[in-house]
Amino acid sequence: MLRTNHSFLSFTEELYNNPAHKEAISLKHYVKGDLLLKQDGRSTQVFIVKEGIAKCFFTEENAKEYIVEFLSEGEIIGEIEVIKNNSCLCSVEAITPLVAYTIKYPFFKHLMETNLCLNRLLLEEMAQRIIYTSTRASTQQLYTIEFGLKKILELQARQGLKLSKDDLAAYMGVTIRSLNRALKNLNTECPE
Amino acid sequence: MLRTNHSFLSFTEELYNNPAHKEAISLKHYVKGDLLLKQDGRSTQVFIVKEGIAKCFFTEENAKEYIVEFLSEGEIIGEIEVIKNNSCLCSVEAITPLVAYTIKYPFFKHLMETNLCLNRLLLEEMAQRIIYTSTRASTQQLYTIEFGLKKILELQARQGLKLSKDDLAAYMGVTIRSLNRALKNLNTECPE
DNA sequence: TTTTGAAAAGGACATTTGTCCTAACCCAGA
DNA sequence: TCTGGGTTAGGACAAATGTCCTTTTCAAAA
Repeated sequence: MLRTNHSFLSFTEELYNNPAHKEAISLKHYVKGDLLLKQDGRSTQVFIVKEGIAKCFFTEENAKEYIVEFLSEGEIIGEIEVIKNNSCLCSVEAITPLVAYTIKYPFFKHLMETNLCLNRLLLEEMAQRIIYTSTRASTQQLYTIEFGLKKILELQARQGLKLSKDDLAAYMGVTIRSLNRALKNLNTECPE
Repeated sequence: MLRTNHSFLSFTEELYNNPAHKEAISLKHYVKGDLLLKQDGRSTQVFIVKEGIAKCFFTEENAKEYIVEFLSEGEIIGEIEVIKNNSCLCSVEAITPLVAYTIKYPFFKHLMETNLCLNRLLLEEMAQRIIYTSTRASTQQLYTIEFGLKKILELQARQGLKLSKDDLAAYMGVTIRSLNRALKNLNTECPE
């Protein structure tokens, strides 16, 4: 649930350290709550997270929020938009202080057209996201909340990820009330 | 819900028509029910659909089935597996008679390492799948079955896609019973 | 320490969805 | 045409989830 990609981070840092790209790549700092992308907005850059965590989420017409994933070191943000030349699919918000490299569209497009190494990194990253997203859609649809919650709590503990209850519920696509219920059930079943 | 990609099909046909690639690319025919990929199995080729429709689905441990998408002309199958060097994420089954180009792994890998045009096509295709899959996960989680069903029926009509009730239910990630109920509700609400 | 207001948790009820089983339907073969 | 078997639809009840509102908790300010 907390995704990272260290190869992509190394690749980006090498680019950043090359003075030839000073114009196109920079390192920016964000505070918790800052929006990197706004759903339906237009972006002019892609981000690669250096430190911190961002959540990537949809806001549906009924005002409900659905969190697609949590992105951390080395994860790219805004690649879909530049590849498809679309406005933003979803919003991305820092949920911790966050440091990210930003790459301006023209340079990123240039790299996509010439750099096989970047292409490879993108393909691997996107393949991973498809695996992750489709697997999660399937299990979320086909199992109970409680079952899903147990899995998520294990993962969360293993990754040392701290989430607000609101975010946890939005990640599971359920209401806070249902989350509380499932939490209580888990505790009475396996009290420790 | 019925995905196609005509640029990818053209690209593949050009490769196929080049005699230099006779060994690596072939055209194969399948009948309804044939499995192109089997979940957790190993594949040695990627497929590009020339004609017909395949469904791409997970079988969960509780034996329930979840259909991720329906693939038609120009859609690639098995690209995740070759990119990540993984066993199959899900099963892919022809639901109509189907004709597909198959490309052997070594040649496809070679293309990925050398051909920017293929890379571009793959990036666009995978971006589209991420858009599609994550959007659907969100709406499926956050709206009622009936709302989802209405949208799907409209789409289905527009695309002229014929689905069995079983497949429709598996696509929505619900039981047949719930699907029948939603269907009946829609009819009583807007009888025509 | 006490008060108070906001946030979090939980009770009660309604709605949705799933499970299980029976009823209706539909056709191939007698 | 009638019959039997299998497939599809739907009834009845149970479980899961959402909505709405009250209670509890907690911490900041008095």
